[in-house]
Amino acid sequence: MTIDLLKDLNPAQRKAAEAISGPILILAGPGSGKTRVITYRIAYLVRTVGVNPHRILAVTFTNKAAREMRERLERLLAGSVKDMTLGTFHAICAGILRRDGEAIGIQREFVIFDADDQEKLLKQAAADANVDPKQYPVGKITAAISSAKSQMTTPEKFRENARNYFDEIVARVYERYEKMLRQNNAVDFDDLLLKTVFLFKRHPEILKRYQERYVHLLVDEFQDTNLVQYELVKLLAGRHRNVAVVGDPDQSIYSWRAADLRNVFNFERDFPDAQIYYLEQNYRSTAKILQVASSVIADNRARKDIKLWTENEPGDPVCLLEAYNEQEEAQMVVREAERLTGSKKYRLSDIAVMYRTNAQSRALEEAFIRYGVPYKLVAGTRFYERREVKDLIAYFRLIHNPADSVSLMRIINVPTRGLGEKSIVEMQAWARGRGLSLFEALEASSTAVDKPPLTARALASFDIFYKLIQGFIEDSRQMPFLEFFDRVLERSGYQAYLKVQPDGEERLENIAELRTVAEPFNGLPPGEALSPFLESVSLVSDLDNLDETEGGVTLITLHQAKGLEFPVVFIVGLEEGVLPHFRSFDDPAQMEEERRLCYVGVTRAKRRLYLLRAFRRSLMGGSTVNEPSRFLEAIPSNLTTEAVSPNEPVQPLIPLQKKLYQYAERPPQAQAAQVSKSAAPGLSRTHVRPSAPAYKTGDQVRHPVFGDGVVISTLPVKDDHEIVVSFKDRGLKKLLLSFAKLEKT
DNA sequence: GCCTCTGGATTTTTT
DNA sequence: ATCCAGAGGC
Repeated sequence: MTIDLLKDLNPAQRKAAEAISGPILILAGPGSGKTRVITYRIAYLVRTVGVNPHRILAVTFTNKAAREMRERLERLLAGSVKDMTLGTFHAICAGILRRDGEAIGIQREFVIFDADDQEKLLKQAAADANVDPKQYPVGKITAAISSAKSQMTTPEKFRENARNYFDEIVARVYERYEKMLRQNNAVDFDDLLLKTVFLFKRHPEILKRYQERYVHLLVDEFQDTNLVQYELVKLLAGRHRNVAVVGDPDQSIYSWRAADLRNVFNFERDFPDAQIYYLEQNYRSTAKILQVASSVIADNRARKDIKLWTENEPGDPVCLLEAYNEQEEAQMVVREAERLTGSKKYRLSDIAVMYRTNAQSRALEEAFIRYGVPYKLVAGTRFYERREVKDLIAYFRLIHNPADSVSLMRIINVPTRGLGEKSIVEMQAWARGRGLSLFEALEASSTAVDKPPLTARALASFDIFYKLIQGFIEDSRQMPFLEFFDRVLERSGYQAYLKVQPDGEERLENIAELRTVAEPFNGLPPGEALSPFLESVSLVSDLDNLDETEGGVTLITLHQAKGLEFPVVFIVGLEEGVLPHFRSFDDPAQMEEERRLCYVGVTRAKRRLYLLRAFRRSLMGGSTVNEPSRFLEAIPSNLTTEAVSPNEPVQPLIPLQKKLYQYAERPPQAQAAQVSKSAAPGLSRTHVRPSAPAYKTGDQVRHPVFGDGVVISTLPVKDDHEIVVSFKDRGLKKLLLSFAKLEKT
């Protein structure tokens, strides 16, 4: 069986999987079986070569990818992968720091600050450094610091290199911020990587242990690594040098998060003996879709010469559609989705709609709701960013790490305990004067002789809060985790507090959801569950929970769509200013990234691809007329059609006489909520529906945008009406009565 | 402490 | 158009 393990791979894939010694760069085009190669390579290492899984390190970019890979490997290797290190850079580094961070002064109980905590701390740091947030927005400073961290620039180095006054300001805040992180016993996301590199450089003996252990390294999505991550790879691979990196420069779309596709080009320089393998056969898309993709990306300069080819059938032409505005664009998508699923060839879950900006999802959602077609929105407010979830987690974090003043500040007056801004500031000042953390100050202030200058009432409140948390700390060591969870929720008063909130019910549901996340930790001995629980909630994202099997059309940003595939893909908003986004206009490098983004979208499609644009689009209040996207120009016209379907008449604006409303029995909101767990119930938008149409064929009408026209036909659509009007200047337009502001003339 | 008003911004967000 | 943060009033 060992020989045949790789029999499912094509020759190129097989070579890449079998080249197990020395540095390897695998350039893998979209749909070329990259994941397959990685998993088989690991399986081959373990089963055929006999490598102990303990000696393998595999890095993915998302937890989801890590989980999926683990599942595949478990199937392939029957469960011997437990000892393998498999996870994101961040998760792996968190583990290393937990184990060995004390060598550089990071205590074992450290917490991970997310973007939200980071912002709060930075605001405080800026205030402490006397920086006026009006003059120097905290956001800009945050970006500067994060970018500095991604390039391994320490506060000291940053100060040395400061070239203008803004840099000076940033340096000041950066120094202060770092100090505060240490005081809070916290690290931010960037630190997880940075501190690990620092640990390795400072303590070669620790690095050596990891170097010795990991005989084989694998890095997926290498094009999206940043300098720090690459540095980690180089350090860890320093001993055995068996490092395989897999990536595709054409799919690098995260440069704004400091991903540096130069890593791909530098790999050959840093590992001159690297072998390079190309995976160029595409198994995913039809030949036409693939050619469209190639034509879109061909104009970029920063490329590796990956030549995609396929044995798949040519397939249908790619549909290019122009709508009048984003509402019509959305309507076209919904109708076509209905048409495709009506023919039973596709299910709704086979279909995805992709867009550049989240704001574009709105018009789409409205159309899906209006037509009663189930959809699921990836995004919305992310679960772990919801206030109630963050609040409760703040309790747990404080219990776990009382030095975490950011968490303390978050909850000290939630629910209200009569501790306002003023009392807290006093207490902070008092703490600082004595070199105490806030929590220590709470403890000390009740017995101190020189108490902070506060009312007895405030002091009592602080004391009650202190005793509350102190009690929780003891509880956490004594009871099963879920019992502890419930106790915190109840005795903190948070549960009662939520109950009386306007949207309390929903918030409590989110808490219940968090509780299910806590369940798996219940089996651990008392006192040992809190830490792993917190770790698990710090490093997850919402995409991790995207359920691809559930019914409904997927609405997703192009960024989030990376790594996914769908039989049918609609990309909307192919207009100058939207895709490419106008913020990229003045930077050629960014423009190339927009092109890659478009390429990523196109290559998600297996069988059918639709590229839509709107003539006019409302943006930030106003309405603009956009040119078609430059990315459409490169597409050879023999690959495309402007008909909705090549086999049907070319009349995209005339209603397709189809049974469109098979889902429409229940109220639309209920359906949307049902299929889109992560879509907030903000979807309970109300729809004002007109009664019978006051229009019939032949009526003269006026439209605020289109001008004068005559009604051609009306068509009852659920509880709305679709009206086709022939306008003097604009020709035929199909309008929804509830949308169009028509008046009779 | 909670409510309301105003001004500013508004790409993408794997961790 | 809309969402959010911060300010100011009750």
